[in-house]
Amino acid sequence: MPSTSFPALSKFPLGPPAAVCGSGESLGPAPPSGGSMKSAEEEHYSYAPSSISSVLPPGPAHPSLPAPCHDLQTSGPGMPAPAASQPPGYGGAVDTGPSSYFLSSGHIRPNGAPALESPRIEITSYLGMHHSNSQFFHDVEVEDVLPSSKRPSSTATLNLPNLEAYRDPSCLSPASSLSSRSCNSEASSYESNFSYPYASPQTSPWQSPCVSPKTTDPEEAFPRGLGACGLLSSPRHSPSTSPRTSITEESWLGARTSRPSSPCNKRKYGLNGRQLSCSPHHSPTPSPHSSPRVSITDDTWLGNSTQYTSSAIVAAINALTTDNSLELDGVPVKARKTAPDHCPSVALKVEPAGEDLGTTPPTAEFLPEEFTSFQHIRKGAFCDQYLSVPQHPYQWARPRSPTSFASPSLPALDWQLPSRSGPYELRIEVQPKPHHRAHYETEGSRGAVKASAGGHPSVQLHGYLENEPLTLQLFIGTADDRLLRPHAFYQVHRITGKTVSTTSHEAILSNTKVLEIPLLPENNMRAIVDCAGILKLRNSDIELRKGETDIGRKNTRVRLVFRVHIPQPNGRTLSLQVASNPIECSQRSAQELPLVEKQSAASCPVLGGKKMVLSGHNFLQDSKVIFVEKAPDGHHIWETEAKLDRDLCKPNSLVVEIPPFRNQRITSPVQVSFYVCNGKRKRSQYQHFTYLPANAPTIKTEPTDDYEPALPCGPASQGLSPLPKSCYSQQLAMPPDPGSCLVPGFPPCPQRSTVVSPPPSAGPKMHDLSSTTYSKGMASPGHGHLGLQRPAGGLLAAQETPTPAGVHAGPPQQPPPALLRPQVSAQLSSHCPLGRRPALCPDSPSSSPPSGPQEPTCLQSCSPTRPSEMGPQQHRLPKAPRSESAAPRPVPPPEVREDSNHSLAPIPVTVKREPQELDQLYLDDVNEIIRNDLSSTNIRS
DNA sequence: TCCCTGGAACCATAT
DNA sequence: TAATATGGTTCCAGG
Repeated sequence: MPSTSFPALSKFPLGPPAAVCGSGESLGPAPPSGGSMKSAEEEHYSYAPSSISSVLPPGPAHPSLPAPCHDLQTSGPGMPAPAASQPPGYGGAVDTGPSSYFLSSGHIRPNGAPALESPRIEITSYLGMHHSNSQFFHDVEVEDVLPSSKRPSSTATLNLPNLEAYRDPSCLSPASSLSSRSCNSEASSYESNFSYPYASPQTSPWQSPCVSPKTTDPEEAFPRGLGACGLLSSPRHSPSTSPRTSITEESWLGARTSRPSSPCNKRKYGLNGRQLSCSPHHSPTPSPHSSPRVSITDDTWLGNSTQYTSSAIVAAINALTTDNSLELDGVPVKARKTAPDHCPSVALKVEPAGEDLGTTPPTAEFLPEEFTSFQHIRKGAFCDQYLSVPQHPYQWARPRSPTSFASPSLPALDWQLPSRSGPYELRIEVQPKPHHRAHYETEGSRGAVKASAGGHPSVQLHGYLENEPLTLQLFIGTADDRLLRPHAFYQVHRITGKTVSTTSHEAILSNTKVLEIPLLPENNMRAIVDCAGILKLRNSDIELRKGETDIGRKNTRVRLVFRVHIPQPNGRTLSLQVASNPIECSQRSAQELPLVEKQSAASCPVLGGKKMVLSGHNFLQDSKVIFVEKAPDGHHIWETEAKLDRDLCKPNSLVVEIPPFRNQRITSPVQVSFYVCNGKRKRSQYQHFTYLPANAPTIKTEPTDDYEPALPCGPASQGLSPLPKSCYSQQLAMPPDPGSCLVPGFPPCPQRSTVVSPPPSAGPKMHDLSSTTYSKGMASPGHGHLGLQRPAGGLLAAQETPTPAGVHAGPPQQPPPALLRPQVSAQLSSHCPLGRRPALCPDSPSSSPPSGPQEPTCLQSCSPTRPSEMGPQQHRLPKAPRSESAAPRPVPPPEVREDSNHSLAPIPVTVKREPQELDQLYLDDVNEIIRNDLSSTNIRS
């Protein structure tokens, strides 16, 4: 029990927590009692995913990441890598079925049901990464992209699994309704029909078996839209139009009325209380087909990720997405209408003021040939094939802004980009408030997102010395542990009015509304974002979209994602991206869920006893602070309630006594998590915390029960993204199956194999990244992390500074960049498992200086040596169990830890695991065991 | 009058 | 299966 307080040892530097990741996610409500171990199942509830997300570690992007990124994207664990690139084994695995993929038994029960049921938000992994294309992020070469020859061809050849209409009545997924669909919604949704052609892999046979507890539909597993999911794919209105469409033109175009004055906007109920639906087509009844969406619980998430579709599909998708053309698909019909004949990936909205309307093709900004090809591609290749949208009365204006973000060559919104590269750094100078109630279409605007200290968020591009103004793009991104991508249920909403000083302009990219704000040299390339509100789309509408795999319920956390595209002398465009700290957009959540913004300590010796002050919101007199240690798979290995100094508890602060760690003999920092609990289901996101060895590191660890994951990176770490790196790395490092995947990179094991990350050595430069590398998914021996295949690109950038995004709490200290930067780390991050976005760009510390300290969490975990980590699936990957227990593996050369804290001293510890230990863990899942082993392995390292 | 906000009712879904 | 808890969405009212 925590009760015992030991004198805190100060001898150990409190540096940033070791890289552990884990934390995460959804843990079940912690029992008050301390120190007990629980099974994952017990816990839970967590809304986890969401929470998870929040925390992405902000890491500054690492320039070098590139290569890995690609891999990630393409092949991330759940993600299918492009066919070509995938290693044989990998592909095979994939094909086989998701199930086999990453999810280890743990996630899916024999019967196919998810191992754990929890109310958590299930988020499916998404393909964002499809872009196998080279351009990962920045340095996109326009030329390369543009050439129509290429695209078209690819397009033509690709048979998208699901380009079919978004809504196929027959395909309505029951699942979709699960989350929040109301009758009405259904009706409306159905009628509205989001039918855009969606190129989603959904249909693919590979869909993951993972099913959310409630839904078993295979379909669900779909990765979110291809490209960025067509989030908004707007519902197509059925002939019989439903009274209201969730996504109205207004909303998309900005023309929306504040409140639905007309009855049409409101839901109507029939006698039975259901909304009357006019549409003849849709029957409210779920189609036999399972819904495309697979719910991914925290638990399942990993597994889900696995479920990726075939590489071929992916490749196809990538091609498409890259082009952006597909993106339109997701756009709500209305939105699409607005786009006149084109299928531009980017639709610009006409400025109210009479900006130049769109008659003008977006060409201006492109080179003639580019534009031409662009158009060619779009119209010819994609649009024509898939979209047949009536012209919309609205005209689209072409972007005024200098930059040609509209360029087709720009990276898709779901691509992970670094926040800095070379001399440039895109940074969020002022973070948004952690809470911002989003408004529904049926409501009036709720104003622009504000900063905690008043005012509004601000973003600045550093290092840009040119005189040319640029355009800052802003869209609403996810805040879960997975890779950053456009949020399916939220859209940025342009705020105008007297109080808004910043001019902005709306565009639609990949079905995602993007606010474009000028970055002017005269303002030091700084923009105050006082023109961005957040629009909530009805869950039912979005979930019904074909291909949409995310669920809206409890998926109420978002991040503001900023991007800037900087033209380079060589003709290329450097794209940088930074995401804000998570923002809770639900009224209820904002009012009820405890939120930890800061924590006075990030680490403490295992003896505990130290006082830690938590500041945040919604703390109650009876709030509890639960410390949790998670296994890589997310299971709780240890859980204990910390003592609170009730007298000092205030709504905005809590004083807790750090409980002693369960294992006083750890030889290396162990990362754990804690959260504030106000009751069942009312828990804060996980915050990272690191226990430091009480003594000098011992050489040998006890084989015993102690599960000492030095790096507990639970997959879960959802919330804590910060650590991800380490986690991944860890996980990655270990082959899922010794037997199967011994060789990093190629192993039969789908998961890991795929991923190999490029050598760390890879230059930091993004440009350098070659897509090929990714595609291959080869891991460099050295670092091979595996990669997370996931595209998440975030990787790249993010990695640099891991900060627990979500966790604002992190100690202010930022990890020394240097430490983080190490190639390894970068790579690792890049590798981060798909699902988890940990490392991704998210809030890179840099991005959010103000916000807070971010902890350099991952440091330790990322051991360079571990190179081969993979992580495709993040946590889930069944790591190869290198069962160390059975036979102690050869100890890798002592690795040097990156931990900030630790001086890079090699740690020669060999951990030997007893098989017995396993018993203690969840034996039911072999994979889990493996994971454990992995963690232990990490320890060794 | 419109935009923002805060609060809360209503209801479907989850436990 | 019923009851209750949760959470999403819609409405109302005030500044």
